[in-house]
Amino acid sequence: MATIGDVAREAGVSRSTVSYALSGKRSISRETRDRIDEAIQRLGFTVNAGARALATSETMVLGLFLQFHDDEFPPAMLQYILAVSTAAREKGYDILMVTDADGPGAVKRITSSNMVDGVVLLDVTHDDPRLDALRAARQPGALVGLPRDTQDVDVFDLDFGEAARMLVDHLYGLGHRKIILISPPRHVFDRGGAYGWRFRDAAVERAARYGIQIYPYYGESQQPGISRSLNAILDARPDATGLIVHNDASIAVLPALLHERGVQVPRDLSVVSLYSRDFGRSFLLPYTAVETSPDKLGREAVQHLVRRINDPDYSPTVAKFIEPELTIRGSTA
Amino acid sequence: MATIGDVAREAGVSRSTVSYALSGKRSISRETRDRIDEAIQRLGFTVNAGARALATSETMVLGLFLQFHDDEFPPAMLQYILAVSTAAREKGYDILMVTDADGPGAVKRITSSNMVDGVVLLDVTHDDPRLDALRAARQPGALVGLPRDTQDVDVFDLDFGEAARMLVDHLYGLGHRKIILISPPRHVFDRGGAYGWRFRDAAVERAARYGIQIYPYYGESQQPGISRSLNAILDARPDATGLIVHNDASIAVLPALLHERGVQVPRDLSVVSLYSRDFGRSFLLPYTAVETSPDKLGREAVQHLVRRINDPDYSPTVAKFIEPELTIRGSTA
DNA sequence: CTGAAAGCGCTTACAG
DNA sequence: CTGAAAGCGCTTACAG
Repeated sequence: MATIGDVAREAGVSRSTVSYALSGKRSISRETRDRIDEAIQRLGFTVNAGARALATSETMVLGLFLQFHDDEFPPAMLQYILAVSTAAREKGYDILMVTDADGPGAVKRITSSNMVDGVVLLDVTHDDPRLDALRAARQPGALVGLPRDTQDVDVFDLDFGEAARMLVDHLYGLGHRKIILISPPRHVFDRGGAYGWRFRDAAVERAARYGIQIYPYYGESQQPGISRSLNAILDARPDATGLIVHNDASIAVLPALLHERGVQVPRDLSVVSLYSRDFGRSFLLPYTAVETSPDKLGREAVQHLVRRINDPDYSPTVAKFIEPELTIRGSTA
Repeated sequence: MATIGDVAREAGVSRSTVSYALSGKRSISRETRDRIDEAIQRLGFTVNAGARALATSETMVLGLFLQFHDDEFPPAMLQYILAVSTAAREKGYDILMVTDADGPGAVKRITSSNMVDGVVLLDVTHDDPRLDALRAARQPGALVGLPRDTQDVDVFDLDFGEAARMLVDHLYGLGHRKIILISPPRHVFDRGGAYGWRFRDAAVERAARYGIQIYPYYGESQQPGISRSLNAILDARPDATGLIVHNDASIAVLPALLHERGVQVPRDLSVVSLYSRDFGRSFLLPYTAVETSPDKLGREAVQHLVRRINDPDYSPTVAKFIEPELTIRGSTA
């Protein structure tokens, strides 16, 4: 392992000069720089990240904390992981991915040992126990998902309320007066997944305002429950002409299920949903839907986090809700 | 930030004594230890991981390198990530997850800057360009997936050849003489995903030995191609009585597709496959299948890697093939 | 434009 | 059983 001292000796300069040549933080004569560059090449030198981190108090690593729930739909989770990782690299950060079952403990362990410069919390719930650990940390954090108490944290999430209103408006505008809503599974609500009720409550309220019927149900997360419950719901509401699906696992099976029931979209039923473009593509979902934009969300969270790492008080904390965008795919009439 | 020096002062001892109290590497008197513990509590001290890493040359971090291909089935990928992460934590390591598009560059960047003690490469292909970078690194690595050249690397993978033979034997033993085989998509083969042909070639060879017919096809990775190609294949081989599916995306849609075709399993068709128990559960797959055991694979890779980190020559490099286990689920007759 | 020195927060021989 | 000191590989005021 060549060190900066080896390079200095090889180039016949001091270690500080090599360091400054590396960082560009002061001007170096042409010849000196050339000699240093050559020495670096010859020795195959790379800065030791740990030593640099110790000297600068910057690790250039972000902690990405996530938890796997059985009712989580893996493709969606992976999209967020990739989005955060990609955005981080663009800003020069690497990702320490932490999947410990003990969420708060992991946050404390990683932050207090100074392994990261900042923290991204995925899948934040209403009363997320990781938040106290995050608030106690000296590193800033960005949350994906909305907690009850947003004090002292930066929050990023889709505007689920607005998304619900958009979809209800869309169906209402087309003349639908009886609409089924499939929400995430009940245990998502139980565990505090606020996106569930934020969407549902907004949809119900909007429908009430229009004086139209909306029938909210919980979906399931695993087969055969998914199909069984969807069939039961459709059987129970034959009069509904519109269907809003806010449930990844359900929407993924819906095309096959409707086909099997002989239901034609949009002739027999108008269907709208909520998913990312990638998700829709890989499951070939033909429905008019609000984009969930995991890449945009991940990128915004990381960019904001990086700004706050570099300047802790560059702004008051934010709760940023990504504006939903409706993509029309002709599944409504 | 309390440092070890603060703790030492607070406890009235030297820094080395605090360090030894932390590591337990020499005996400390009862009272001294108590005073140190109290001081640590009072100050909320945690060892700075970077400083420790610099002093010990051990980061206690493993690099996990993965690449997202469009034809990858996300649930399977996530299972490997989780398995590696969990196994690493059990051994006291954290995970630096690297998803750079430039695989070899990322391996070089992370290893040469000494950010990790070891490397896990996921989804290794036949001529994986990351291998040269790994061999040039001073850290040991463990591969998941089989490359052409296994020199100087530890390889972990399912024994796909044996899995194929097991499944052919199983069908042959039940009297099947015409068998369809659905392999991974063609671009998996193109990109060097050896598991594709290792399985297929072994199956074909075994069938030839028995003098029975096997019809190998590529599957697709995205809808509607998946269903369309499956239907075309089944239409083309009405005489086949057995079906082997070595393709995650295809097996996930198979139950619905067969149902739609009015095919009863195993009455009309015997079906066997290859997937993990978790995978089968979340998609409710009722097929007799070989377990792919991502958790076992991830755990073995990590355990071996950790051993090699601690003793680079504790054994020659290994290519370890997890023995396939057949789980009978009654989808054959 | 460049160097000598201190310091980041630890660990670990060396000494007693 | 404990301490003083050197060293891990960098960065960055301070000085010239």
